[in-house]
Amino acid sequence: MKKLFPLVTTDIALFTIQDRSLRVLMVRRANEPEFGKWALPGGILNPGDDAHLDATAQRVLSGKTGVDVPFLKQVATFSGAARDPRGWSLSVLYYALLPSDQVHAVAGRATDAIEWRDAYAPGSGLAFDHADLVDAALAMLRDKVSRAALPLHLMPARFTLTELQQTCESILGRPLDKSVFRRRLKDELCIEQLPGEFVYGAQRPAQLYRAVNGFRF
Amino acid sequence: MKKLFPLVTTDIALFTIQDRSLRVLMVRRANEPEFGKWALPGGILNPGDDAHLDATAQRVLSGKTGVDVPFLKQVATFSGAARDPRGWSLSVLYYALLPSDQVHAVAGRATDAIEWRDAYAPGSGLAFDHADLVDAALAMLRDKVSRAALPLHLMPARFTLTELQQTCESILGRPLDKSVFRRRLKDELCIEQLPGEFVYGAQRPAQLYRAVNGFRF
DNA sequence: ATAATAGTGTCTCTGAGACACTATGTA
DNA sequence: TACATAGTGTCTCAGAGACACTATTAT
Repeated sequence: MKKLFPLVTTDIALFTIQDRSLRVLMVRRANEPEFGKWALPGGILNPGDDAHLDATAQRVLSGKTGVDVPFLKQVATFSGAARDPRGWSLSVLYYALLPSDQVHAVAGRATDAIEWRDAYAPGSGLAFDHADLVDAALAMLRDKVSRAALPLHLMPARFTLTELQQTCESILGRPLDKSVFRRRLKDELCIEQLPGEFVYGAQRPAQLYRAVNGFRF
Repeated sequence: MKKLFPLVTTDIALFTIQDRSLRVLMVRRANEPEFGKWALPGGILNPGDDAHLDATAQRVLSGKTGVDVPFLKQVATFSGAARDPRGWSLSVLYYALLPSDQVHAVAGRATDAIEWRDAYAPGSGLAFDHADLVDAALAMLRDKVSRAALPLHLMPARFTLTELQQTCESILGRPLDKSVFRRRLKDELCIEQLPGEFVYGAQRPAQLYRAVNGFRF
């Protein structure tokens, strides 16, 4: 029987920083089709519950990971007759950023098998066209950061400038000059110093900063 | 009765240059809902015919205007229960560029009432959320051009550098410096001089150029 | 010659990059 | 003290902007 309506889903590329490298959350599928393959977390639109697709994405992500992200951005819409064996399908891709100090909250909550994969090498044999989706989300994230946007949603509540720089480097995949990076930050209004708060390690302590609340990515 | 499936449509913001200003094609709706209001050309996905949504957009635009555009780019997806009185709907917005020497081909072919409206002031009382859609498409176009992309798909087959500059100015909404603009073009590989071809007017003739075929926007 | 537009030359200023330098903690 | 990392100063270079200048046609 021919389908008259497409299957409408959302998929979410949830990024975080782990071990100083950019990771994306993948889940192992527990149902057909593509049973056992790894995919981005995603779910089917429920017109009765969801006011709009952003709400679908929030609901799906919350259900799969237990995390409510403060920030969810549409990347692109993938569609066609060939991408899902069940028939004509349409998926709206979002990306979200998880602060690095909340990574473990996700892992603990999940019921299915999940993995944080290197965003630049999420593995071969992913379900559906999800390799393309990861690429698209990553490209959008990289693009934003390369245009001087700061990925503050990936940072913990308090962070040093070196940590912020390392996060940007993980996203861009290339080293940045410390002096240049900090010079740019002078003009930014979205981070603020925490006076008197430092990280003490085996060297000179580093000044702590935080995101100004109300910043936008 | 509650809808279980959303209405899936595509809308297209077709831009062109007319009288040196950026225009967008609007059509007057001939059916309920929003009968008589002006809207972007759009149409419903047909899973049986359309291999993917890009094909839907091509088909819809071709049907409404008789023009096959060489270039159709996804902008964003708009969705929700409130935007269409028929119920939960989802629309994938595309934009396309029509060379200014083909504007009249569209006007001649259309069956419904159509108008080329100023893209920066498409009118009040547009159908659905189409005022937002125009804004989004325009923002994406402006963004591209402000990042040094050349809107060659808006140009006729042969054009002068002054015409190209005026097109960019129409999109950006601000004047550009001639010297700066041309200096940038020196490094661009996407346009080429047509040796010996000039436009003769009431002044010094202007060199003609064309887009290198295979350029990408 | 004059008007009008096409097209170029050049000065300045800003910001990115490179990289050396200073500062301040621990061991 | 040495060492490691935090943080700053400075030189250079490339590109943007502003704007004056030259070039070439019609009238």
